[in-house]
Amino acid sequence: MARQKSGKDRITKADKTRARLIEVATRLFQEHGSDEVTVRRIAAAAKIEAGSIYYHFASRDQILRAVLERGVGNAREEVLAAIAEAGADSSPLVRLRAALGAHLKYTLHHHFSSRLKAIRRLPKRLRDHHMQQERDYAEIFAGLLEEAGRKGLLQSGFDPSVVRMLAMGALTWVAEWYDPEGAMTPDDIADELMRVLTKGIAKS
Amino acid sequence: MARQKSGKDRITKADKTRARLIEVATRLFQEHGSDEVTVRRIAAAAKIEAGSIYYHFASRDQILRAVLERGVGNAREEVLAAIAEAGADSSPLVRLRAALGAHLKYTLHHHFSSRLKAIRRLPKRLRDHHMQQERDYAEIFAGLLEEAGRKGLLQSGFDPSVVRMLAMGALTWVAEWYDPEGAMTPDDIADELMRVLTKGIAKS
DNA sequence: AACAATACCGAACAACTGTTAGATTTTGAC
DNA sequence: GTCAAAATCTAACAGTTGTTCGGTATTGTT
Repeated sequence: MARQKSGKDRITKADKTRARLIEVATRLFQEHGSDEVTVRRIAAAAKIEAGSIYYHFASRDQILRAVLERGVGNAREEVLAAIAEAGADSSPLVRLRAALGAHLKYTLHHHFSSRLKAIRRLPKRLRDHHMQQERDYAEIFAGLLEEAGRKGLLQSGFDPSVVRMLAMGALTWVAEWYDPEGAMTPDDIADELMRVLTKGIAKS
Repeated sequence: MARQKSGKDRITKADKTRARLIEVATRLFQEHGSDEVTVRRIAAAAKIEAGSIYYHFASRDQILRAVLERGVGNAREEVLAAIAEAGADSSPLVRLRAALGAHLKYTLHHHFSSRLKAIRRLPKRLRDHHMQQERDYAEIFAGLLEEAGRKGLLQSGFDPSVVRMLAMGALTWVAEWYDPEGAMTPDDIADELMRVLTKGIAKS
């Protein structure tokens, strides 16, 4: 049984409350804009008083930081899991499809895009750390593209990093128009993107 | 000499200040996040007192509305101009390239994406109108794709509306990673997108 | 020059924000 | 049960927000 926290051994009550705070803050962050999430709203949703939050976090920014950190971390895990599931011996393009699909699912399910966008508006000191985390995340996709290139699966004459950013941008923006009750599933969309990405849409 | 305003005939002083307010509000909207744009900041930038704003606008939301309206309108104009410049007899794909390029340039130059994003957070009554405007805007690109399909320039078996949204999403997201001092120009990026979009990146 | 409509000022408002600090309760070890 | 530590409450703070309103300056018309 793995223990939490580094210093102490037990799972204190504070640990639980802290976790609950991050949880509800994440939910509020998803449902409303990042700006409408006030400490008082977070406190109310966590059934606690506003002032008590400062026993767990030094400032509001620290809460945002924790939320973002957990977000990028979880997305990364799910994407890596999807890649692993596709098998290390599968084609890099198959794994890329799996990775993009996992990324899209996470984005849609957790309204993650709004969180990514919020990064730009963070105080500079918090921003740098998350930009780095984001770069690491993007590196997963870049790696797959690169591998595909090395194995001679790709055409030449295009900029892989630009293609990667265009593709991830396309998926990130899906959250803005996706209709959960529509006909398309996240996997359908990922398939469509992968199809365009590999074969294009023009004839001959 | 064309007159402004519907009711009266003259260009009053109020018309000028109103225009100036929208102008500076737009600029502030670009430079900072949409949230940090307070009525007092807008007023200060327009060299006016905060209270005086309410002689021209009923509320802060109305200012946002005016800014957004002008934004979508201008983007639409520039995209249509780019299409016209390509020539009505040119290939739909050439015109699509021109349209995407114009869209990207406008997005980057006016930080238009943050404005698009802001739409989602508007009060419902204001939002509907702009969502409609946005749909009309997207229709331009959908039309070009459709025309290309009719002329037999495209493969079959893909969903044009999904492809359009993916492509526009990719461009919209460019604002999040674009480096003005980098090597790539907006036209380079538009070319790259168009290349992927038509030919894909996979071999054979 | 006089007058009324127009445009703006300036101070106040209530509501909200993040944050602090002392009092109070809850918890867990003995 | 006792008692200190941990966790939460309560009330207030200083600042900012959007907005209102009575007064004042500016404007254009006669």
